[in-house]
Amino acid sequence: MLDGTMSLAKTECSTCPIRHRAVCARCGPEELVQLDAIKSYRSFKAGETIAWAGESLDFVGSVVSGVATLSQTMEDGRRQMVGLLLASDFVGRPNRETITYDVTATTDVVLCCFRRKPFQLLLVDSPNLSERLLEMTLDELDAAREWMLLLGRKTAREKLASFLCIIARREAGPNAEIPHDNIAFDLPLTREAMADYLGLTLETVSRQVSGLKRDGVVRLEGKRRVVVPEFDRLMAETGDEGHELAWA
Amino acid sequence: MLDGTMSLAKTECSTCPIRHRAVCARCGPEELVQLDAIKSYRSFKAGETIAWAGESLDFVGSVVSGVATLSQTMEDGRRQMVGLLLASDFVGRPNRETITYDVTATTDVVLCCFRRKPFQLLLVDSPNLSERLLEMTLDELDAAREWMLLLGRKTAREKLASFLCIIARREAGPNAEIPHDNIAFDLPLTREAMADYLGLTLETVSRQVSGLKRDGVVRLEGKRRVVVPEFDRLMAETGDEGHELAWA
DNA sequence: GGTCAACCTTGACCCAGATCAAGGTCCGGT
DNA sequence: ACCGGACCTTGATCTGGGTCAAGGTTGACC
Repeated sequence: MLDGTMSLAKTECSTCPIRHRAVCARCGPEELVQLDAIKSYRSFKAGETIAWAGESLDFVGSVVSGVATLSQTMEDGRRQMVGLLLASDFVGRPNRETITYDVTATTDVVLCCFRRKPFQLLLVDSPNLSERLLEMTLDELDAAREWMLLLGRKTAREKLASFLCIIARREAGPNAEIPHDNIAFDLPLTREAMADYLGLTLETVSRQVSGLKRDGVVRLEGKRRVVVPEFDRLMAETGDEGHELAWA
Repeated sequence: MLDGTMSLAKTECSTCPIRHRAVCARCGPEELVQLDAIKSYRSFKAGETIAWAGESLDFVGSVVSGVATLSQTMEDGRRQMVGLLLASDFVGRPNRETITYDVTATTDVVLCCFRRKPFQLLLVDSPNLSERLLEMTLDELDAAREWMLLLGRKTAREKLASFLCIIARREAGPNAEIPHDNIAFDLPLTREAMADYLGLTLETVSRQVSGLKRDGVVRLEGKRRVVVPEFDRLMAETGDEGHELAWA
């Protein structure tokens, strides 16, 4: 892993697109200098595996661009995605040598990697860094719990609608925008990867996409591009209550 | 909430049963003094609701004894448990006023509560506290991801076996013991709560328990007490690979 | 020691989503 | 422009677990 395709370009933190959302969001200039000293960029092609479960990993890092996934596989091949990493999300676990999940690039991905050992030291005496990491971890835990409700209790159609909502919110509305109508975005996953996300088979995913299309909840332009004419309409299909207070 | 049943007893941290496993595990004497100043104990009866989702919560805390659950409910009543809190587990989220999930005591529970605001301040200048909280949060995230695999991909029988394994490990073998044979423990949940944990109906849970009993994987003494004659036998039913390396 | 309520079990039947199978579409390479 | 492979769709059928229904157990409280 981590050979061949890595790009060695070094970018200024000050011009970094995820500067204000990633682990480093609240670091001051001095801390950025320290991070800069232990960072390097690595690029991965769509479909490439970034790390295998059980492998030892000497870095942690942030997704600068693209989409990566975390997933688990059972011996007989059943697969469940357990993390969807978009720009600014954090990869790896400090104080742990080996990674527990397969990490895969589903689009071309650029990672900003920090050498793990020195990063752990920085974490200890940079509260700006550790506080942000705690906050991001708590957010991920909340997301995981929403995901558990989806996996345990939602119908296939609700699962699809929920997934589209999540993607629409993070991909479309440029930055934490109020979701408007006529949102358009590209699905960052194949039908099979969506199935792994949702705990379904790829056939069921395909049927549900067709169903939502047939009922006018979404339009498709090609296989991957989705247009949502009325966001509320899509939200109503998710099974989530009250059309979500947080979007007024 | 939080009235009537609360006990006001104050216990010495030095004799606290969860002293070395909870958020405060790595705090020194000075930090304990500070925590002590903002703590109070609260007791809840089995079945009591500790907090409702959406409610504002002015404390965070640790489970001292007993079992509590976090769960989400959809408008039509479908319910999914998203957290199972045993002794030493942490409740609440610093820097967030409202709780996102229903918190319920499933057995009698004692909580060691810290007033939220001062706890947040302590977190900032006590790395021993914040590092431990980060570590616990990362552990919970890992647990949530295992749980996602269970919900998304395991069969009903595998779900039951996995649940029994989790409980056996945390309830029985006193402290992080190697699981031996003839483990016995009490289920801390009703069949209905188990169903909410596993994304099943209570009837299916009941049938699967009967199935495991019929096949000699477990014995029941009454409805709640479980005896596992061979731990490996139970593990083999979980669907998890390699009978788990970590238990040699 | 009888009653009631909470909890659990089991059976019969049904259905959402899995499985099996057969194409269709799109795109990159020659 | 054709070919091959990756990806997607749709149909037919099957089945694990849900739903509905009818008791059984247990234990707290008169």
